[in-house]
Amino acid sequence: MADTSVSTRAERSARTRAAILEAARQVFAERGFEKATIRTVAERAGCDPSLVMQHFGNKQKLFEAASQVNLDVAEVSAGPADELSERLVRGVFERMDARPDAIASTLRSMLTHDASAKEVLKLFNLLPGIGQEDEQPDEQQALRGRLIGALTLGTAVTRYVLKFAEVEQASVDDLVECLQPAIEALLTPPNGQPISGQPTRQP
Amino acid sequence: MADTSVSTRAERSARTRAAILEAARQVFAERGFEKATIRTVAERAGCDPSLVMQHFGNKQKLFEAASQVNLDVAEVSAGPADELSERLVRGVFERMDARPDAIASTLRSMLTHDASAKEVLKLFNLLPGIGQEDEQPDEQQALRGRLIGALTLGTAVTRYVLKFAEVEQASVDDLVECLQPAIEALLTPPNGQPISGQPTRQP
DNA sequence: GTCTATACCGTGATAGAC
DNA sequence: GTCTATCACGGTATAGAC
Repeated sequence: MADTSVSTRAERSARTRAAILEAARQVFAERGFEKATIRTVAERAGCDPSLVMQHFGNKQKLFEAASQVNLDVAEVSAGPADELSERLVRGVFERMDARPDAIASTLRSMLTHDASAKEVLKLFNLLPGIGQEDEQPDEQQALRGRLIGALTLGTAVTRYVLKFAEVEQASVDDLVECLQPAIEALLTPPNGQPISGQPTRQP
Repeated sequence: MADTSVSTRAERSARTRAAILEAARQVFAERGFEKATIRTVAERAGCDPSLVMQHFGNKQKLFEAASQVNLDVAEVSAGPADELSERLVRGVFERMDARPDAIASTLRSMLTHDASAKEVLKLFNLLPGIGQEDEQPDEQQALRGRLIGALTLGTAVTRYVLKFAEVEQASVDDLVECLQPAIEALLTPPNGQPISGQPTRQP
């Protein structure tokens, strides 16, 4: 039983799988879905290209496994409404910071790869749900929600993909400080009170 | 001289060239640089692929010709400082609206194609120049400038590339109305007066 | 001179042999 | 688990047709 002296087959397989996944995250993050190649992933993982296929089936499935990121915006949105904009920014960027390669993979590919675009859209559809509880959702309110998403998306793209120094090196606190008033402004229609917040609810 | 009865060679050539250019704008806008193929462009232009090469040399040069868009931010920035944020939004989106395919080409490709990324960066470097005249450009101010760019970029991406209905169908006036206060908020440091504006200049 | 047909060469995903 | 073959695709060069 010499083959169990260091590690079992299952252990070796699991380690290979993890190496592939990590390599995939890097390559997809750097090059996006289309320009990333199975060969490059395999090379960086130190294994054969065919092994990658064996573990993950095809390129698309590998991508899905590698770019998995748990934003769970429901969790982010929970809490007192008057701190919503701060929690939103903090929650989103803390979660993205935890897996920069995974989010970069999705973001980098979103404009040229349908599956990634849909993934981003899912995030979008969570974000602007805020503040649409009681008031009738008129057109401008929907637009405002989308623009909050646009600001978030633009910031994420410049931070994780384009890597503009100022945005990349900023702390989450910095981002919160700068973005929070802007999001408040987007939440507030010209006429008066913010569309979210709890002005209609008395203690 | 029967060959001049309908059109000269030069005229035919020019029309073919224009057809190629228009087809290229569409294809690049729809698919981005890498997924767009010379063959598809030629097909849509109703000519042979080699003809495309003859007119434009190579794919990259064709792309440059097709995605040319004149933002000329210097022009946009000129004027009284207290209306800057409005003029910024209006100027940028009016110019982009004039050539949606061209701007979409650049935007769609910016995350996977170096030349497009540089093009976008050029636009970025113009935008946040605002308000950096007299005050020492501290870090946070630089970040704020970039975030204005991020908001603009995110909005443009959702309008021209991802085509989210609310953002795509909004008029420039709608965008101005919603974005202007957000940009003001980004221009304003927490301590006090906005970093642009003309508080230091007396009449 | 303007356009077309075809060939070349590299690349990448995937399947099947070892 | 690995190596090799297959197949399709796309950018580009060349040769010739009108």
